[in-house]
Amino acid sequence: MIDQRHTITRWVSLLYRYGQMYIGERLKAHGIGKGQHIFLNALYKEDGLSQEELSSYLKIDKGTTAKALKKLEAQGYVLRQVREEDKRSYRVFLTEKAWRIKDEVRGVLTDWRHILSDGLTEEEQRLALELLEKMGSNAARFNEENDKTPKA
Amino acid sequence: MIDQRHTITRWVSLLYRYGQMYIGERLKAHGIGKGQHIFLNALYKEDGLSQEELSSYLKIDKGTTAKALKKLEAQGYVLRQVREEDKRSYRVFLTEKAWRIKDEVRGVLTDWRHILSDGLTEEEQRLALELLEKMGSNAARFNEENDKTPKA
DNA sequence: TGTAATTAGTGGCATGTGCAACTATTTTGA
DNA sequence: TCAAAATAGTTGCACATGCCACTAATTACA
Repeated sequence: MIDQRHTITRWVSLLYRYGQMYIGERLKAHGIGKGQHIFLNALYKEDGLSQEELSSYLKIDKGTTAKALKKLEAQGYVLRQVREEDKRSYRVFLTEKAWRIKDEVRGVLTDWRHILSDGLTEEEQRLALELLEKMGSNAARFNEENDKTPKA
Repeated sequence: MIDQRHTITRWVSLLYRYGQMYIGERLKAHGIGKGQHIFLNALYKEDGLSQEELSSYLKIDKGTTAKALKKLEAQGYVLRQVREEDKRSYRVFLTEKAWRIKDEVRGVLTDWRHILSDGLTEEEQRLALELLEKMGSNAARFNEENDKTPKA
C-alpha cells in the first residue's frame, strides 16, 4: 500500500518510542517514569555526580535533568547534598531504596537489549553498537558546533 | 570521570533527541513542528491516506496522529476529506502549499542523514540501516505480541 | 579588589507523545 | 434484522523534553 522503505531516522524514532514504552511499563510499579530511568542507571555507575555532570554525560538538557532528579528525590530514590566547595551545585546520591532495586532497574535495559538483539549474531550486535556510536558522535559533534551560545 | 561505555539504547535516545532538535530547528520557519514532519513525509510518498493508515504505517498512536494532522490542517498543509464509502474515516491530502515545500522538507531528513553518516563507508551505512531495521522489527513485533487488546 | 562574565540549578512555557474514555459509523453474527 | 462488536477519529490527561529567563554563587580580569 505504501512504499515500505524506511530510513535510519524512522527506525531510530521507532526504537526510541518503543523503548520508552517498554521501560515505562516495566518501572511503573516502582513509580519510576521513563524519564527518570536513565539518571538512575548513570548513578548506579557513578554515584555522587552533580546535575551538570549528569546532563553533560547524558546529553540531556539541564532543565530536564533538574525535573527528573526532583522527582526521584521526592520518591526517595536520591538525595541531593549541596557541595561545600561550590554551593551552587549538588552531589546527587542514591538512597538505600534505590540500591535495593538496582538489579531490577538495570535488568530492564538488559532485557530490552535482548529483545532488540533477537536473531542478531554477536558480531552484528557489536557492529550495531559501533555504528550507532559513530552516528551518535556525529550528531553530538554537530550539535556542539552549532551551539549558539555566544562565545568570547 | 564516568564509565564511558554506552549502550544501544543510550545512543538511540541521543540520536532521536538530537534528530528532533535538528528537524524542529530547520522547519521552524514554516511553522512546522518536529511532530508533524513525519506525516508530511509519509504523505509525500503516498497522498490520500487515512489517519489510521498513517498511524499504523508510522507506528504512532492514533491520538498523536490526530493532533498532528489537525495542526497541519490549521496551517493549510493538508485537507481532510470524509470518505463517502466509510464516513468514519478521512482521506488526508496535501495542499498546494505542502507540495511547494516538498524538496525542502525532504531535504531536512537527507541532510540529517548525511550528518550522521559522516565518516561511514557506503557499506557501513547500508549495514547500519539493515541492523536498525532488524532491531526495529523486533521491537515492533514484541510490541504487537504484548498488546493487551482483548482478543476473541 | 571590585565588577563583569561564567556556571549550577530552577521554573515556566510550548510541544510531542501514549493512553484511556468517548462518539459515530460500520460490520458481524445469532 | 438488529444488537453486539469492531473501527476511525477526538479529546483530556500525564509525562518527558528542550528552550529561555531567572537567581545565586563563583571565577576572571582590568
